Amino acid sequence: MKIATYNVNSINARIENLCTWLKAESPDIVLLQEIKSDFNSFPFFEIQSCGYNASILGQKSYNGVAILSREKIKIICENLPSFADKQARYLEADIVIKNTPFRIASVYLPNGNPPYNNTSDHSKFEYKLQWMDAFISHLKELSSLPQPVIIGGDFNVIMTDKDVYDPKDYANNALFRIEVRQRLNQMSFLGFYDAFRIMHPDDIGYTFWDYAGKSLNADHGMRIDYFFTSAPAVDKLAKCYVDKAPRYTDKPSDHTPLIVEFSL
DNA sequence: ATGACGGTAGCATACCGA
Repeated sequence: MKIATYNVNSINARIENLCTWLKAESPDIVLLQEIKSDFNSFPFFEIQSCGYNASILGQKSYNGVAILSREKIKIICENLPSFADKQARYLEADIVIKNTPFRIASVYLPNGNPPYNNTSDHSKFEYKLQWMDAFISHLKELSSLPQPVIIGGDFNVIMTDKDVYDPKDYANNALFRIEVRQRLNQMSFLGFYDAFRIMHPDDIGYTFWDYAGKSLNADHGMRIDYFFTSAPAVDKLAKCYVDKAPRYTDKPSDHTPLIVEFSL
């Protein structure tokens, strides 16, 4: 059983790349972020042609998350419960694979940095902290579920020095500030474990490289996409790895897929 | 300190991103 998470940076700009990749890798489930599309402009036909059902929480121009699955998707919630959000960042579903029920969530956390033209505006960072607090409250409810829970997505948080090419340069960045790292660390206290770090305690696992300049060639990346899995899923964990190939194709996303495999 | 680059809306340029 193979699940991927992929920030595509616009589903319509990426649809050819995505379909090529889906046919090559054939994951059972794909969590997408930044689809930048509402329901009416989502490429359902193309995704179906690749063999996938699609459920989306769309938004025009910005944000937007989706779940693709070969098996039936039963949506549990759109957006975080008890958090009125104008932005489409969270989609949760039940999917049964080989008689094993999974609770799945596709997550796109806010970036939190101020606009370039107004660096004293901290409202985006405050929104990020509020979003994370609502997310953690919801995790407390998910932690009591008996079935394996798999939460994947673009968390926009660099957890440790090892997860960014230049930690000093990012000390005051909204992706690396202590406030967001402390909050993401709470996931393990609640029983959701970083699948890549479990399988690769010491490896670099970058999932993002900026489009600009030499970022990709110089490997100036960061690890900001994650799978967090509950204990029943950790027991079945077989592999977790970054698939860097899509980042080298024509018209790539600035992120590349993270993949987790379970033995059922 | 800024912009490198790319996407969207919509038609010039502003906003967003990590």
